[in-house]
Amino acid sequence: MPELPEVETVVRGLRDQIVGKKIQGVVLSDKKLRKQYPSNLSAIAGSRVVSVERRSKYILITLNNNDVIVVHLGMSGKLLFGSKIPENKHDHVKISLGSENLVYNDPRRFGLVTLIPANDLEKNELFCELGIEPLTDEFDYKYLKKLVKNKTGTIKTFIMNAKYIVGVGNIYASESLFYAGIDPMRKPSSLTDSELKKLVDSIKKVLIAAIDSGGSTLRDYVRSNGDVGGFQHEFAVYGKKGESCKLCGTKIAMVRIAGRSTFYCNKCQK
DNA sequence: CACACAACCTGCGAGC
DNA sequence: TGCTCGCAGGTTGTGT
Repeated sequence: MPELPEVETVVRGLRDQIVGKKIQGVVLSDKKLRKQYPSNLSAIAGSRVVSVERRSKYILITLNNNDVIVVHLGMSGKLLFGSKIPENKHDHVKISLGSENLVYNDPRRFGLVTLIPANDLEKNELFCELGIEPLTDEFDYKYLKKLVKNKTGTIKTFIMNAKYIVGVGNIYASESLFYAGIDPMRKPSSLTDSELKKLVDSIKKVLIAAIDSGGSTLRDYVRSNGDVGGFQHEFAVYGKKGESCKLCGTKIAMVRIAGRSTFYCNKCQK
């Protein structure tokens, strides 16, 4: 489910709700997520939440003991907060904060919940090889120009690779390339300066617009208060195989690139 | 090294 | 009603 806009939406919603609150206890399910829970996860009881932030598609909940609860939603993860969250199949982590609970639910268990000391975050294996945040000023066409040099493969898999740019997943890759007018199969090294500029611009615009709509809900994704997102109604190409391109009317095409469905207009995207 | 692909899981909709 | 098949917002390990 969750690409940068969805994770950012969860983070913004949670931040208002849990900063300053004290953790009373932690309950874990017996099934393991992508990684085993660390043995000291339950030891955070008694600590207070200092901040809630996002890095790449990870949610970072920093505590006043300098531990960071790291949550990744995988494909189907939900992080819900409230006083009356009903018990559900696939609940894996329940953190009580007074009368309210923070619950991690994930049917497919591709996500993870772990604990990393704040000082070790950057050198941790999950974070040490991550690329640039796309919604920063440092992400510009010059940055991309250096990286795409000699890169074969396709521009779509390139922009989805977190080693280069974080947060862009399968939906927003298709959407960004549509607005940039670039064929997803193009070789990264073949893009001109002007195309790289359009690509940077489109990625930023699409991600910001999606955040403004509270993310995209296909199936599982919800905000921390349970609300669904709205950006799925704004898709230009994703999931629209056979429908008319909103710019030129040509039927939207679908191909599989690196095993992922990819949608584009073969007239608007060259 | 750089890339393609399978594997990790469960659930759901389509088609028979 | 009930089966099987294919597919789903991600990441990572393996093989070429």
